[in-house]
Amino acid sequence: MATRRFAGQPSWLLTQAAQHAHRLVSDGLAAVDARGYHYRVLAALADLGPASQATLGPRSDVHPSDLVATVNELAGGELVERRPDPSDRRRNVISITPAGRRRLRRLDRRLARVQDELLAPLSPAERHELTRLLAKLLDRPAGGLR
Amino acid sequence: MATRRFAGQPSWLLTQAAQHAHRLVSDGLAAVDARGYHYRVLAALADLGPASQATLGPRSDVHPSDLVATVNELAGGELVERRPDPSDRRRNVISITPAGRRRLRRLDRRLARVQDELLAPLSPAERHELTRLLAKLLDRPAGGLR
DNA sequence: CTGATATCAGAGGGACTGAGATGC
DNA sequence: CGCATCTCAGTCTCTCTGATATCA
Repeated sequence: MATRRFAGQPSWLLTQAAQHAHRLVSDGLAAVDARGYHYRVLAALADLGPASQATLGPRSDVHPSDLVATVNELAGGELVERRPDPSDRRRNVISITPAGRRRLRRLDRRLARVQDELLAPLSPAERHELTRLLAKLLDRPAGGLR
Repeated sequence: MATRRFAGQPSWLLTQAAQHAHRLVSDGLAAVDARGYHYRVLAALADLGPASQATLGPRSDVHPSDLVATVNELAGGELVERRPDPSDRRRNVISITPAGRRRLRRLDRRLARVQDELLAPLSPAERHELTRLLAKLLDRPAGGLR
């Protein structure tokens, strides 16, 4: 439907594809009452172990400012625990609870189905190639992203 | 920096790449005091010829509701003209002006450089393949996008 | 009456900014 | 003192919803 002047440009295709992906992910998470921030924080905690918010922010790619609210929400559901760090009283130590791990497994399964749905038009080889190309596109020289 | 649990997933790579692309495009357009909506509407008008907003919306992929403001802004700069359609008084006919065409050429050149910058990490063959895969990913069966 | 068109006000989510309080 | 950490309030941009007025 979009006009030929920009319909084929990579930046346009990327934003369209990302919007599609984002819709699938958001809908998938919303169906179990979660949002992207929740998943990313739970996933980062499972990989990192207990961590301060200053560490957790970059790993989950959630802005410190939004991390506060996200951890509040997760803690409200007993999915993570926030307690002060005795060795540095500026810090909180956030850790995932058993319920949080169960939740994460559920979200992981759901998101795996979303990836399949997203990639459905592509063959396995094409899926792999797309992933590789995107990773290469993002592999910025020195300084990195943001 | 993001954790391995989602850093390699296609939906994540797509949203990251799109965010990067969006930044490049927005910055490029902002440098000449334009935004994505402006470009998309000018481009669609150049391809379509004079058109009603109802036609222009889907072609430029700008929501009807936002199209009003966008056309206002473009008309304020004499880049497009909005006049009532004598054959159907519900409609406006929007047409691009000579100044609008000059503006569009400038934006086109700028965006071409942005595509190059975006795709810099990829070889020509890879760029082509990425474009092809993204287009295929978006080529949804019947019903289409949105 | 119905449906289409344009307009307007506002919601919503995601990323970010700036300022503060506290402790190193 | 400078710096790090957490928190809070609010901005910005893009997209979309819902309602209204007008006309075919």
